[in-house]
Amino acid sequence: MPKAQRMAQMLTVAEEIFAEQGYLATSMDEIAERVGVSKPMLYEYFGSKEGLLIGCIHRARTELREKTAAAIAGAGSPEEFLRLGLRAFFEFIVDHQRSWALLRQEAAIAVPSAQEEVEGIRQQQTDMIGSVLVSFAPEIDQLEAEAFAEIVVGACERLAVWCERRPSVGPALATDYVMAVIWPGVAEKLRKLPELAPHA
Amino acid sequence: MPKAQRMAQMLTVAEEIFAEQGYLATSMDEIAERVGVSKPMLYEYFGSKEGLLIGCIHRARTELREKTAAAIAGAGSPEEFLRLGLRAFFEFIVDHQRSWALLRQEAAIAVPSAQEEVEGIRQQQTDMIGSVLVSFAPEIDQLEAEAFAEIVVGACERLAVWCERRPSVGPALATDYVMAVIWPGVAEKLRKLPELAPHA
DNA sequence: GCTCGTAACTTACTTCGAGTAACCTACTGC
DNA sequence: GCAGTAGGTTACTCGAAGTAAGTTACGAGC
Repeated sequence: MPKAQRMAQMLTVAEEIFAEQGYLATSMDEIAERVGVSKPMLYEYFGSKEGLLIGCIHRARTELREKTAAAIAGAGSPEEFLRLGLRAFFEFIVDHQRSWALLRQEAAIAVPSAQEEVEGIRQQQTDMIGSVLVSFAPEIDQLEAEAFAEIVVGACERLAVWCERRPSVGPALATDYVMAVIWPGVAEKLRKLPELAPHA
Repeated sequence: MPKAQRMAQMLTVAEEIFAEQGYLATSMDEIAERVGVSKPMLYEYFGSKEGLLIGCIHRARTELREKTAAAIAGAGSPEEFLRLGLRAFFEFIVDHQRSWALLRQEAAIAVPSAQEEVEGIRQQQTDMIGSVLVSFAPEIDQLEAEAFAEIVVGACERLAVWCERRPSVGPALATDYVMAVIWPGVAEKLRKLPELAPHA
């Protein structure tokens, strides 16, 4: 089997087993067996157990970025941007419940450099939100915009975990909940800014 | 040394080393050595490496609960409850940067049962927030109150991590940021409820 | 003031899994 | 038909979790 295809298969299997059992409880032998290949092949392609985990996270990250970018492409107002972005995030979560659990709960942790990879995902999200705020309100305090973005990302992550225990809450409702809490505060901030700096 | 005292010492050392190096990179021999005792003593008192980690988390959890409870004791309005609770949380974080890193970043974890312990901390927080909402607005939709609580807890956790990279943002400012984003939305919800259910 | 019981502790293992060295095999271009 | 290489394997090392069995310190009872 060609390398690229084999790597993709390894990532799929690893993501599944990591999500099932947790990172620590999973052995490389087990992954290798389920892939139908021997352990050194995993090391050939991913270097280490940690490398394999990072590969999983990286792939998920790429996918999430693409979906989010596509979702917000047509948005016109800050509210619409936020709503579409959040919606894309929650839809990604339900499609990838297992690997999301892995990313958010298992990986954040065990492995320092996997953590950086997870941070990278958050960075994408906060950058997106921060850029929306800044593009619609260039006068906003930089620090405050960052804090807002972090707050929204944190809220979504946590709510996504909660949604797993509440199957009745789908992406649409989750988005509504988050928007209901945060939008009035964000809107108020955006409204006040032009008063403070009327030019722009 | 008596058991209770030795256990406390072990927890302190373990928390420190776990936070420094991460859970995976820390060996029980290393902890034992730094405690000045042999490895089987750790197993005698905590059963496993995971058990030791859970012990650390549990202790931090207890402390956080006590501080939060004390902080919100005198609150009169929902806004005050939230503000004091959040403030207590952020103050706990800066006082315990190390163990917080452990809880949130390291322990968020690779270890399933440690995760339950971390979930327990969140449960405390969401319960607190949920009970505030319910006590001030008994008509609120149960599911929505839970979602609100999760959103607030998620926002705070994320912002706490961000604060570590922004030493200029102390507990007071962090609390302000979170309140600025979430309070208008929560207030709006509480205001609307009596219209929907005018008795209570 | 001796000894019995137990709490606190240690040494010396076993086991298991991450990571590696060295070797094999089949196909592709020439 | 042979060389080089991509894709693969077997069989190890090594480090760390966890354990069995034994040792020391010390207070209670006689």
